Amino acid sequence: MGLTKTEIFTLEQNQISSIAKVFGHPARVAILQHLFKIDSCICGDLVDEIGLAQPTISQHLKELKKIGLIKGNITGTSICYCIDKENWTTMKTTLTAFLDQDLEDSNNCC
Amino acid sequence: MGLTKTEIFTLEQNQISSIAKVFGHPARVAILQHLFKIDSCICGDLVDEIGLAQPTISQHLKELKKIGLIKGNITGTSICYCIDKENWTTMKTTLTAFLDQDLEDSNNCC
DNA sequence: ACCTTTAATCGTAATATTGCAATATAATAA
DNA sequence: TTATTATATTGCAATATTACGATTAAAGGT
Repeated sequence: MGLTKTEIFTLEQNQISSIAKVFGHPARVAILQHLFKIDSCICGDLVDEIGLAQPTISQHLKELKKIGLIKGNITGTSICYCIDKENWTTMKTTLTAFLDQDLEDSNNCC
Repeated sequence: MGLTKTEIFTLEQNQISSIAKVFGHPARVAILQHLFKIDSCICGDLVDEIGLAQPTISQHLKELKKIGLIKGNITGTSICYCIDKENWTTMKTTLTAFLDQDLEDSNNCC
């Protein structure tokens, strides 16, 4: 096994978990925070900023790119990464809807 | 390897990723959604509701319990699970702060 | 006491993730 | 053309996750 049974879940459930999975590693959280902090985008400074090897950072960037949260621009030999604001907003809407479930009345028996 | 280097990240980054990791599986998302939907809590109906074996559901419940998002009450032979509203709110605050980073001005060069 | 029900735990197989060294690729500089 | 610089890819070892059958534990019912 080790394989998630995605087929038995709704599209929404799979979308939420896919997004959350990407946030499920501190390095990726750190990368996103850094990209937000440095207004203009930054490339391999991430390797220095975060204490992981270059291939590891590259791998994390790939996952962030795959889900569409960041995008990269080639500038000379380096690559300039930054947050994809539009997709970030869409993602936030999906995730917030999930997080705000508790707003709908509901009691608690425990 | 396969081991996350938590020590090089901030407490906040590790907290965010820990929460997100729990949401990173559709079964756990489904369980939480169901617990919200069914006002009063529900126990092993989750096994029927979601299409996974009982030990698997039990394992997912354990992770949700570990991070404090749900709690269980023993009622006879069955156990009644429900959302821990207080912890849910705290979690939401942490996660929302991360998701709302884009609100702080910031330009985009890509 | 004995069975039934419900849920947790154990053990294990299959797969995924993390991290990095080594290497490849691509663009610029000399 | 030959370096140099920056990033991606490959290959691999260590560990984690997912899933489930078998078993155990706990509570009630008969």
